[in-house]
Amino acid sequence: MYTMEDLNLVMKERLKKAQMFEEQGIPLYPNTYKVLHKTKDVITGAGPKSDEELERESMRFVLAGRIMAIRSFGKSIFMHIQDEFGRIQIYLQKNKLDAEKFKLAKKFDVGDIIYVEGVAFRTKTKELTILAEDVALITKNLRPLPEKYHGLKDVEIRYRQRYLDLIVNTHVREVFKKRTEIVQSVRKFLCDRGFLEVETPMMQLIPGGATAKPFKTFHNALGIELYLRIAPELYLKRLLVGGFEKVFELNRNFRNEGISTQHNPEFTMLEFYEAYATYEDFMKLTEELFTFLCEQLNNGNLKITYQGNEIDLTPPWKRYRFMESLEQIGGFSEDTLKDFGKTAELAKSMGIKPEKYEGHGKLLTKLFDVAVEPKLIQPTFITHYPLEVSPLSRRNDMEPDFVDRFELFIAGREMANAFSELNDPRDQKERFLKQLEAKRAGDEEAHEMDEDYIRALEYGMPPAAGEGIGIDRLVMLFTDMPSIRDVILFPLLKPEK
RNA sequence: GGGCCGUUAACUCAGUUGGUAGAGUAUCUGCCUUUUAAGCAGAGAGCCGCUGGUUCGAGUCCAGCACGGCCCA
Repeated sequence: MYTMEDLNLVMKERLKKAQMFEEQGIPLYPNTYKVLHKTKDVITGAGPKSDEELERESMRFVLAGRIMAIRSFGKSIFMHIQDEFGRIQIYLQKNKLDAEKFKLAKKFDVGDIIYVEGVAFRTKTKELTILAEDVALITKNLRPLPEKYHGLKDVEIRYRQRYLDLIVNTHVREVFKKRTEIVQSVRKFLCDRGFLEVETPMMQLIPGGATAKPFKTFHNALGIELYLRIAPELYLKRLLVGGFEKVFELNRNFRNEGISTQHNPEFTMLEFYEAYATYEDFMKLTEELFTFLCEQLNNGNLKITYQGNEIDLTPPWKRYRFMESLEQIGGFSEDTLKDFGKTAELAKSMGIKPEKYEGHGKLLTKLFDVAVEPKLIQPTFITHYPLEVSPLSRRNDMEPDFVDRFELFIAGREMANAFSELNDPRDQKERFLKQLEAKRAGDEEAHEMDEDYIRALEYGMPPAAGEGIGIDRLVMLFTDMPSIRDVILFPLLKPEK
């Protein structure tokens, strides 16, 4: 229980009040009140009516909500209560309420959840209000809410105690509702096109499908180490082998890496795969997906604002080959880029120190990250990535050092990664072996060998395209939020103490 | 991992060259039947993030640590 000593004054008062209520037989946490309406019912139902109509019709509402403000007089009280959908003013008049109920209502605190039954009317200042005829305590608040005017600003508390953030900062609720709408729209888009939603293992023996450090866990009964997945990719492609031709998975991935405004250790990823399609088909599909999202979320308006930049999502989007982008956007000379030695010199001059295990392709992507990616504000596809950094992509038929792959950038951030899938088991095995070499040379993020995946490819995987889209970043884009923590309900933080 | 910034009442924030800790909101006690950042009068409320150091004296200066934010790797 609570030791009175370590509580602030307000909490002591509330506990005292709670005790007093209980002594009077007033339950603090009853669950017997039937709530028939929401604040939005009042607003849509009574809002359009004239003052005279409201008086004539006396529309009754039965509501519940959290008290967000109290303005109390001797014989009348105004309150604002808030439910999931909004706020409404309540007016309690001494001569309109049972004497005991009015006395009780006088003792309500900001933060309490209450039950109100009454009739809609408009006050002198024309605010739609419920004149209470019955009122009751539903849940007693013991901890004071943040100040009503400035609200809760402390970001640490906002993230640690998201429930408080959601109570006080209503725009935060809107962000997370929009997140849900985005996820549902993405699902609808894919389902409408015949993609089958599937669930593959989050706990994997071999963490594959991406280059990243995994989280390790342990299964007691089997006595084996398992990894939280860094990507579902290899399992989804096993399903292509199995005969499913269009599949997708939209769920959590886990990467054991740093935390930043762009990275949370667990994040939500969409991956989808289509047999007999190519990465070029998927560029078109991706443009269609974003157009669809704008229809669903933005009234079809293809222009959105992100952190002060206007972004025009009208297709077709710009396309550059990877090497082309380094020359035209990065401003590097072809001569330098084609030569490993010169590329390494250039990288060093830019403060990038090449690792022993990093080849030409890897260095080029590091240059890209610094000199090209931040400049890709408008939606841009970058195609034909170096083979070295694409261990699961199909080799380009004309240029065997490059792959049939694209990444999509918007607002200077990678939004999607897609490629025609490598389905030649011999080539795949060779690529895995290359990755093992890099691993031995010290690359902790190199891809693991997955023998069963090779075995699956040996049965024959149809040619296919696959794509991954980071949902958190997508939500950031559509909600104009600068940090990934603003679109994840409970972002990972260090323990408080 | 590095740099910069922040941490003072429940919340939002002040705090002067180092000299007894401040405001508004919230809380409590009065008054008040159409208020809305209600109002008026009064009262209470602090591990100044933590640990050390300098000093007669530290919220303030110095060092270390913790947590958070932004930027960089």
